[in-house]
Amino acid sequence: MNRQRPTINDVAARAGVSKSLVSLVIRGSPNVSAARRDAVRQAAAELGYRPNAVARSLVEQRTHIVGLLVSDLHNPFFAEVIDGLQDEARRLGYRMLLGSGNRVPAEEEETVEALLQLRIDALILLSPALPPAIVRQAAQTVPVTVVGHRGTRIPGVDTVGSDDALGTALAVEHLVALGHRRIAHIAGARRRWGADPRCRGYEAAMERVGLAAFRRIVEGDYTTDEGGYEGMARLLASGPRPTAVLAVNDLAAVGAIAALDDHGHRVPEDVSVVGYDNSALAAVRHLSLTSVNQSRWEMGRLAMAAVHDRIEGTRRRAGHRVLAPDLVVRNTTGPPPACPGP
Amino acid sequence: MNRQRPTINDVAARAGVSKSLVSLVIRGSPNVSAARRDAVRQAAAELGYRPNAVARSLVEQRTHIVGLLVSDLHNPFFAEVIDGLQDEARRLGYRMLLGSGNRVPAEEEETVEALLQLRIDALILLSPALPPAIVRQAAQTVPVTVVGHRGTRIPGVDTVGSDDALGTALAVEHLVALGHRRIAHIAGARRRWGADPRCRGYEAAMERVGLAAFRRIVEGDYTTDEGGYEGMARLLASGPRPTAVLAVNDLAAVGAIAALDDHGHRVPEDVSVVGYDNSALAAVRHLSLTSVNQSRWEMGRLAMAAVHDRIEGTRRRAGHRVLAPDLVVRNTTGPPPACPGP
DNA sequence: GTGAAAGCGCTAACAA
DNA sequence: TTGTTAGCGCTTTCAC
Repeated sequence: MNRQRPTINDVAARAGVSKSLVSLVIRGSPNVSAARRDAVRQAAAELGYRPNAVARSLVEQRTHIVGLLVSDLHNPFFAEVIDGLQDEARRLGYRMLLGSGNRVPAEEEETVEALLQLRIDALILLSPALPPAIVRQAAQTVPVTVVGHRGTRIPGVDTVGSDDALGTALAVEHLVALGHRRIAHIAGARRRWGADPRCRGYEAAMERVGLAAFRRIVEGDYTTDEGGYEGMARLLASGPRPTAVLAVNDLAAVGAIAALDDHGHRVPEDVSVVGYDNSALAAVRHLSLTSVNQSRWEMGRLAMAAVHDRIEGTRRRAGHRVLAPDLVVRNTTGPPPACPGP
Repeated sequence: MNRQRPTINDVAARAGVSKSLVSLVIRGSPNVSAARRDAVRQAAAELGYRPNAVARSLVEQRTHIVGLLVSDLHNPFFAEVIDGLQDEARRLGYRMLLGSGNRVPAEEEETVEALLQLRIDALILLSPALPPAIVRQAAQTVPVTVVGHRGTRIPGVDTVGSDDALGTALAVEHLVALGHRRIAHIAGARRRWGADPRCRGYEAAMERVGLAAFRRIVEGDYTTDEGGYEGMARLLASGPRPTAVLAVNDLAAVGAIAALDDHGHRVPEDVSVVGYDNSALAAVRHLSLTSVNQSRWEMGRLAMAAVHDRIEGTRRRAGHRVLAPDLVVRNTTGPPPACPGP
């Protein structure tokens, strides 16, 4: 392996031209005679010459690489966002340098620093656990876009997100239209409720449809179906049984369904369940979960487009895109038992 | 943004030393006086100096970046492999440059070329759709490791995989031990059967336990549960009903369960179902699928360790790691109906 | 159209 | 211990 790799000089020598000529040919300049161009191309092919992007980056002062910090690859949400990022990156001529931080702020910070040392042209953060101060600081060096962060905006940082208030409203309204009133919410970890737009969206939607008195929120979890299971169990253990639940995501919804099953309640005849994210899980035929859908692919595409605008200097002010989710109705929602009718 | 970034020269000037001294300090050389080191550190901090990894890569002739070609991020199988890769990469001081090719050979080839131009130190391929010739060629330039490829070995290319023959055997033996004889297999797309180790493993295992006459294979699909649904429907439509099915993966297994449900058969009372991959789907409580488990995280870790060995020159010959899967028994397998007993 | 020369930011001899 | 010098492979003026 690894005999010394040919450089632009080797090609120049073999083609009998200067290295600047080779450089022009490689970059497809029109101002080169056909004869020389062919000679250079042939020499390059014969040598198996491959331009060194590192050297090029050094002189061009840009790498055409976008750094990507992913908090959690397991979350199917991100897989599709990354697909959108990839597709747009390919179109625009960027590569993606992948970093992870396992949701540990210190690790994520270290990853960002490493990415910046590698002179990425821009940074895209997928639901980072990073302190905002770090993000703001990074934004002073390269364009930064945050995708899917539930929280505060950071000066100079672009964001792409989904309207959770609208998504939860769609779910609540769907259930209300079916005749439900006792609509409960299985949330994430308790300490985050205050900041969780889905939890707040649920509360606001319930209030708007005049069901504020029927609001009921229990603790669940984003990351396992156990959280949803236990949340549902708590709902069944005390108080009047809800006829519908809105889960914070699909995994929690599936956990809730398991709990209902174990307690002998049928879905949707006894209790309706709505998930959130419209993940692959929701689409599985055996589950067939009604779920709020976010255009994840589009979020990725927009994020890459956003950093591209910034890299090219097309846009200077921070931009914020909020996509509208929609509701995918499947088989876990229906009228409540003993439905009073319309 | 982007006032001119400070370089090693700026730091040197401010600290009143030469740039090589700065270089030494940054790289943590012990042969520097404490006074100078502090001066350099302070100057660097004051300027917000960040080493330029591009320049460093150019002179060091290595980037500490490993290229990763991922065929399908949606497949939860890969998410965990990538986790293993990440963890080991972090430990060993590598970053990962992510490329994708959407299973299109031409696109994947282009991605590999781009990664090589970026002078990655090694290349890791996750179930590539790439022609072997391209892989072999890449292996002449950088160390290459293929993860999870069902197929032929390529000269000079390391592989990390899982023993599908063993995995299918575990599943078949589990079912046989429960008393099953009519054990069917829902495979992938028909044209791939010949090369699919899981399909062949099923056949071999059935033969080994003396049930060759009971073998039955139907076409399914890797990528959607519909394939499993239809495969199961075909099994139920004609011939003696199997008492157990081994699906090519979890998604197909879940599809099969949905079909059984729709036809009024209970799982596992009437028909047992075994999946493959032990994905998050299988673990979901409501599905609780018996499934063959591969240590995906370990596969990722081993792949990164393998390229590291090669980069460092510790090992020159191609290596092949085949991990042993195990069976995770959950709630979709049980004795066949009217079990003849042990 | 083509070539010579400078320099991107850094490391690595080699001197001192 | 510290500084000087020469590149790494490429792009980019600027002459010719």
